[in-house]
Amino acid sequence: MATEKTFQVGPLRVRVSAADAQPAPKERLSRDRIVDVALAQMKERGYEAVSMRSIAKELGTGPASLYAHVANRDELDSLVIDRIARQADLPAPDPERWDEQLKAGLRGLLAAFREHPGSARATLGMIPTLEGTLVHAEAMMALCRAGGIQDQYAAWAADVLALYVASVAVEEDVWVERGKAAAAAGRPYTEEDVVAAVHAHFRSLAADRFPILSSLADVMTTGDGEERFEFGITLLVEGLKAVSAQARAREA
Amino acid sequence: MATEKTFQVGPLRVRVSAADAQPAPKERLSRDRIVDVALAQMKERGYEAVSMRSIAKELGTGPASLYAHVANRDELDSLVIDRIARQADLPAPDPERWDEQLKAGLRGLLAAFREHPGSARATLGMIPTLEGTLVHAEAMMALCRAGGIQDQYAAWAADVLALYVASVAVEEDVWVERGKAAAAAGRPYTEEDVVAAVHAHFRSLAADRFPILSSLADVMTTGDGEERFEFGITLLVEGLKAVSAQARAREA
DNA sequence: ACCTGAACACCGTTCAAGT
DNA sequence: ACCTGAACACCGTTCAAGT
Repeated sequence: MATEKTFQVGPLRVRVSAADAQPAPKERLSRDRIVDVALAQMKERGYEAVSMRSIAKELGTGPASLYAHVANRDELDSLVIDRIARQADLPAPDPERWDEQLKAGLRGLLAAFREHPGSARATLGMIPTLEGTLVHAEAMMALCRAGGIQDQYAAWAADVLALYVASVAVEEDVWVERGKAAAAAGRPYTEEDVVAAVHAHFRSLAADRFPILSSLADVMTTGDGEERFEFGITLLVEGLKAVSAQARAREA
Repeated sequence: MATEKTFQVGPLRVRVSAADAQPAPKERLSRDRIVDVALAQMKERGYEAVSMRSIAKELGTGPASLYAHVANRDELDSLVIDRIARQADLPAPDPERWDEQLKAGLRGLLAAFREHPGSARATLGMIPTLEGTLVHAEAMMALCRAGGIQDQYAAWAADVLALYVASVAVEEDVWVERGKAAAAAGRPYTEEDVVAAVHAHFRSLAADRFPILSSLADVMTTGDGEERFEFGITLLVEGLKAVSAQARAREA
């Protein structure tokens, strides 16, 4: 099947089989190979650039072939997210510093999403049912429990925390995509450009209609993604402590 | 230009000009008319069903025509979101109950998103620059200030709060869309079906690998969207109070 | 300046046909 | 059972041509 040809490349003699040619080696397809390619493409080019077609092409076939191994794009996304969730490593709960550990887990999740830009889009609305996402949820719950958080609050908090991390990752990706589009169109679009433009816009607002925004342009545009993310997870974790303590006080 | 024809419909004589025919009356296009249609379609059929083509069709023209009034889909989305943001009515700050007012503002925003299912997708990554979104941001900031929150925290909190509301709305829409797809395929997909399935799945998990999730299946699946949303905004608002108080204590 | 039709370069998914 | 090519019903956007 694999027709072989021999080329003379400078001083080298190179033997090439048709299977080695451009599209891909012709191995058997499998769920895992499909997910491997999807994950690799997402890592390299972001969620937007990955499609049933782009995956199929890299596997040397057409998009229809994938449907023998994967129900649809939605299921494929779940499988990819599952792999990504496994990357956030999770600490053994220590009641002394459960809150810091919780935050570390969330940072790890954000880092895993960031490694595959845009992937977090697929987690919005996803109910954790696969291995990796379950492990993450279990770990978040374990940390909450180590902190003495009531079960019901821990369960809801695990959801809210994961949702917040995902939405931050999605927002970041929107900016990245906009940057790409701007770059392709030859427009300047560094982070500083955008921040400067927003700052100027806020300052230019009518002071009678927007007294706060116009006077606080500085504060509104202060802080990079990291600082804002830290603020967000701190709000949530401190809020969780407060709500939990309030409930405990009510019961006593 | 409008060629007229006269038809006999039963006992009635009907005069129809070409402009009145099926697609739409041929008024001049405008930004506002385009946004009107986009908003109406989103309200009726959700974000997924709205496209440059569907809007153009309702206006009796082709998609290319829209580009004379709107730069691209992104800009159109901004205009739509701006209109939606105006719907959340905002209270005059009362220092006695700023926190409740803040939550009410967030509930109003969620309600506005829900009236246009999926619209919240478009807000992820959007920087508020138009009227409606600015008014909302200004109001959120005013309430935080009434609560004695430091400017920097207020600014960051306004972002986090809006992001949380949007991400809840997006998640809900994912479920709605999945429900539609399931209904179209003839599968059952009520909320109870899904909750029951998830509950069963958690219960079935290996107790040694997932001791918490498997034993807390009840608690994990308790609470509807409303209850979970309330929990989320409470975490954020209580967290904001806590962080603000901590900073004040540090400075003293 | 505004509008248009046709085309470009994409999507996810289905389906009949092949092995 | 697995794979395939071709087609279906969509996208957003561009562009030359019309008024």
